[in-house]
Order: sequence, then C-alpha cells, then structure tokens
Amino acid sequence: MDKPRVGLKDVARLAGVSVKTVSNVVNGYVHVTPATRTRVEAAIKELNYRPNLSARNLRQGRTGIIALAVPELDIPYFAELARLVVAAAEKHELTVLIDQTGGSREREQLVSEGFRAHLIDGLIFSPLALTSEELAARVDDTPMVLLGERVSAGTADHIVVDNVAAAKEATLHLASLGRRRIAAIGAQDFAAAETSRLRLAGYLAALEAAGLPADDRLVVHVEAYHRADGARAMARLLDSGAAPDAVFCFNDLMALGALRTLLERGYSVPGQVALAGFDDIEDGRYGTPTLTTISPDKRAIASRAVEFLADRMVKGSRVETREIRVSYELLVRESTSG
Amino acid sequence: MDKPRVGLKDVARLAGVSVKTVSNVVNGYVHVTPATRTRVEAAIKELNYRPNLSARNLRQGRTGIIALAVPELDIPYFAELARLVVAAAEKHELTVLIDQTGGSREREQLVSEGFRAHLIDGLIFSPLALTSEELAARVDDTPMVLLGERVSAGTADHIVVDNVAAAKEATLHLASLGRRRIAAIGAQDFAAAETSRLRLAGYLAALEAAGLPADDRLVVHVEAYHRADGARAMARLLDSGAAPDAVFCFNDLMALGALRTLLERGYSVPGQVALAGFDDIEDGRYGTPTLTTISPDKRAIASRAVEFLADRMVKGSRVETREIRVSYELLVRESTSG
DNA sequence: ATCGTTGTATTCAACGTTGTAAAGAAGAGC
DNA sequence: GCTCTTCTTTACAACGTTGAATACAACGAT
Repeated sequence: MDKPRVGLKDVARLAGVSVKTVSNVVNGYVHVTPATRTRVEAAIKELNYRPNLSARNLRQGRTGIIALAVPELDIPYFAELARLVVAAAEKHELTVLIDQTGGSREREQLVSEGFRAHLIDGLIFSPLALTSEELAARVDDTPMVLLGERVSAGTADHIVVDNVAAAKEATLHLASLGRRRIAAIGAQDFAAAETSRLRLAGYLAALEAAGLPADDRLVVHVEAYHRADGARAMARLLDSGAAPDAVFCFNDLMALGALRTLLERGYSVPGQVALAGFDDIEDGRYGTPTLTTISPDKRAIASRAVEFLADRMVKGSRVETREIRVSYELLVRESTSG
Repeated sequence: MDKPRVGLKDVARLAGVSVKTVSNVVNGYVHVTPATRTRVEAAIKELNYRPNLSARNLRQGRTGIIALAVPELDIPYFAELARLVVAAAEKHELTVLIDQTGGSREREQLVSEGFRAHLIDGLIFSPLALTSEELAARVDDTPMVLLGERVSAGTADHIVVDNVAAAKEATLHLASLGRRRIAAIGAQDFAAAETSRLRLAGYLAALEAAGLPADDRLVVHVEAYHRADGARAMARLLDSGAAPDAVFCFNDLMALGALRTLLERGYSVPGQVALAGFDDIEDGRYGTPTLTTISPDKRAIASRAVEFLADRMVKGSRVETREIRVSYELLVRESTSG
C-alpha cells in the first residue's frame, strides 16, 4: 500500500457521482445540491483526496507559481525582500519559488532565458551580472518584473529606487556633519554594475554640491557587496593613509564589515569616522553603534512587483512596459549622530 | 500573437517527424539518427520550444520539486540553511520551493497536512509550533524530513543536533572563564518548544556539573527568538538586579540583541558580562565584539536532509524512519575571550 | 532466401483535470 | 398534458507529455 494515488475518479466512484461533479464540488461551483455536495465531501475526506496540481495546471495553462530570482538568500536585503514578496504573492494566491543565481552571469542567463518555462507564470528578477542589453535580448515570453536600476531597460516592467538621489542625500548628510574627507566603499567596474555606478554618481554629485573635492583615493572598489568586502575595503582605505572622516558604504552589509574594521583598529564611530550605509537591513539596527542608512521602501518594492506581475499575467505583453520608483528615507542613527 | 504556446506537436510538424521522436530528442534518448536529431534540434530552436513541466510531471507522477518549510526567511539561520538546501537539492536535480510558516500553528498545520500535495515530491520541515504528536498525526504521505529535535518523532526522518550537549558545552565554557552567575536567555513554555527545553536542560546540566547553583532569576523567558526579544530579555535581566556575569543566549540573534542592550548601557563585553550564542550566523562574526557561539554543521544538515528525502522519494515508506545527529562545534570568539 | 537482431521511428493510451455542450430532472405557465 | 425555463448532473474532449508496444528497415548469420 505504497501509492494509492487517489484522483477525482476514485472519489466519484465512492460518492456515486460523475467525475465532473466532484470537480465542481472541489472548485466550489454553485449549482450542486447540498445533498450531493455533502456526499462528495464525505468521500473526499474518507479517501483523503488532494487535487493534482500538475494536472490542473496542465489543463488551465497556468501554474499559480511565480519565481523570485535573487543573488543570494543569505544576504539580508534579499532575505527581507523575499519574505515580503512571498507575503505579497499570497494575497494574489500565488506561490513563490525562489531561485538563487549567486550573481553569476551563467545562472542569470538561464533564469532570463526561461529555464523554468511553463513551470512559472511569471518572474521577479533582481539581476546582478546581466547588462540591460542582455536582458533585452531575452526570448522567453514569461512575464517578468525587474528589480533594481537598469538604464534603458524598456523591455520589461521595472521597479527602481532613485539610487542617485538617495546616495546623494546620504553623502550630503555626512557633509552636513562637517566631514570633509568622505570616502565611498562599493565602486565596481564591470559592465552590469548599475547599482554601483548610480550610487557613485550620487556620491560625487553630493561632494560637488557640498563644495568638497573629489579624491580618487577615497573611492574604494570591491568585488562583491558582502561584509567581508566592506571589512577589507575599509582596511585598505585606512592603510592607504587617505584618512577619511566619514564613509558612505553602498550597502549596509559592507558598512557592517567596515564598522568591524574601524572598531577593531580602535577608531571611534562616529567620533573619528562617521558611517552610513544603504538598504536598512535589520542587523544595522542592532549593531553598536546603530547604522545610519538609506531605507528603501521594501514593502512597496515587493508588493508593486507582485502587482505588476499579476497584472501582466492577465494582460500579456499588450500593455506598455512600466517603471515605478518607490520612495526611500534617510534614517539617521548612531553611526553618524552618536 | 500573444500566446503561441508551442508544444512537441508543433516541433514535430516542423521537423517532419513524430511527436515521440521529438520527445526522444529532448530526453536524450540514444537511438536517434544524427540527421533526425539535428533536424529536430533546429526546429526546437526555431520555435523556441520548452517542455511543459506540468504535462511531464503529470505523466511521470513526480515534479522534481521539494519544499522547504521554515518559520521565516529573514532569520539568518534559516536563510543560511535555505541557501545550503537549495544548493544540495541542485545536486540531486531537485528544485526547492520555500514556504514560510511564520511559526504559526495554522500554517504549519497546513504544511504538514500537505496543502502542496502533488506539487511537491517531498518536504523538509523545520516546525516551531507543532508538537511531536501533531506531526505524528499527519495523514499526507508525501515524504518528509524533519529538522530540529522532536522527542519521539518516530514517524518521519529526522535531522538533529545534540542540543543538550551543545548547550552544556557553551555554558561550561562560560563557567570555565570563572563566571559564577551565568544567565540563560530563551526559555519558552509552550508545548512545542523543544529547542528551548533542550537547550535549557543543557544549561542546567552545565551549572550542576560546574557546581554552580541554579537561580530562577537568571533564566529569562522570551516570546520569539529575534533580536528584539534578546534585547528586551537582557534589559529585564539587568533591571531585575540578578547581576549576571555571563549570558548564554539560545540563539545568536537574541545574543546580538542582548549585546546591543549591554553596550547601550555601558557594560563591557566580555569584561563585565561574557556572552555566548547558538547557530553561528554570519552576523555574529562581524559584530563587535565577535560572538562566541555553537556552530552546528549546517552544510551537513542541509545535505543529509536532501539525501534522506531523495532516498525516501525512491523507496517510499518501506524504510524504517531514520534519525541523524550532525556535529557541532564551539567557536570561542571575542564575546567571551576579549 | 530466411531468420533473427539491432537500430530507428511511429502509434496509442494514459496521467488527472476542467471547459463545453448537452442530457436529465423539476417546476412554472399555459 | 405540454412546452419553456431553470437547475443539476453528465459525457466527452483536450491540455502536453511519455511508456509500452509495435512497425519497419537494414544487416549478419544461418
């Protein structure tokens, strides 16, 4: 008795009705006599029947599953986002399947080319390695919503935060504290590094607006946006003798790494070096000092992304591609105001 | 031209072969002439054909999808675990669908009762609210592997860490530093709180072994295992006048919260209060001070869980239920050895 | 020539659902 | 009693795929 595999057929036989009637009961169709309904429900319970989703999906041409493709789940920003997306999807009766790309071009290529085709009805994608051009070259026609800035990505719906303005605001905040040697951690060179480019642009714009000179030695490049990268970058910055009195890290994770390095070496934060990050991850609220950061409206990102996707799943590609900017907020905490 | 929906049929027509032949090519069946294969492959590419997984699944009776049900993705421990499970599943050619239960009895009940039935081939479940009895009462016959201690859960495969021994070791470590008033943060009362019970048992065992008196005022109860709970618990502990000189937190997240409270109030760590956690999440390695913790072998947990599941998906319920203990390690860091 | 044998391709049915169309039952109105 | 309508239930086909069985060559070996 390993696989009794019960289907509508079995329930129907037991209840003495047709398969379709059982189907009707399961789907809450209105015109079913209370008597039959009860009988069928009893049979369902007795056999412990569960609808076979594969069959249903095949028949209906849709699965009710959407994918969320992010670089890594244990980057807190994406974990928080994932939680919110799953919650938002639930409201639309959608299930979320999470794909980890590891930020590798290869895996992102796969995702974009639709290797989950026919399994998912839509895709929310936060690309790291793919350029706008590569994304535009996509052939698969599964509805997709992109997260994160991609210049000229007119080929898909798009949820963005005004990275330039936000980075500028964060940097200006540091300047407003009287800091003159404001460093930036998180510059990146490769083609697809939009986030880095935009935040750097905001940083530079702020320096100019504040009448501060831009100094190449204050801009530190990193490989990835992890704690370890921030820690290393900070170490390099300090060793270089650039003597920063403030640092804007392009994300919170690097800021936490940088913070660790600073404290390890006996610097006081914000006394000697003020520190600001980007993302508002929960860790930043519990470190010592707590972390000043740019807080993008993640809840909005998640819910708008799901909305867009749900909409496009109905309307198909007939609608113009849309782009939405969600709001952000500068949260001043101890790392700049202790 | 909204939904051209290409299937084997269309490819077959274009290539001038039968549907089955196309299927054979897609599945890498050996006996296909190079000529036909090339022709079919050309047709596939031209039409941009993708196999319909729902149909395939329906036919084969399996989906290749397993679910991982955890309380919350943005609890770093689970995020890290999720990443490892996804990676392990990939090796078995399985896709992971992640379910967030929020730790609510209702959602956990749903998961356990198999509301994803027929969509998933197996389930890796880390329950929080359900008792062993409730889990044992499960009717759904989808293979399941449980993560985390559940006394007498002989009904499903089971991956555990020796929580009692680990908690004891952590506490003994604190005692070995000469601390006499070692507090515990993370006690819980409800029926299903196995983790809490076991770690508490380990803590008490260590006190006894070290010849220290157990003091109720040093044991703090919490609602959940988040940073905020740890912070509040620590505050209560300090306010109560219990004057601890060390604290063992039942997870790292609470330890980070507790750390925040301690530093905020000017305590030196580990000078005045030493601090140890459990889980070895990455945050703990970058705080200041870095966090002493018990590091369960998460990689093993993930890979064994997937292995067990894959095995049971083949063998069904014929095999005896198994239980595996994975190893752990005490990592001494600054919060106890600064 | 005949008989396997092997390799290649096809036909057919089935997986479990649900939409469509239509059949049967039960009143309402004449 | 008869038709017309409304409610309830049914039979059938189809979704796209693949396993089983089978047809058809081509080739050696008899």
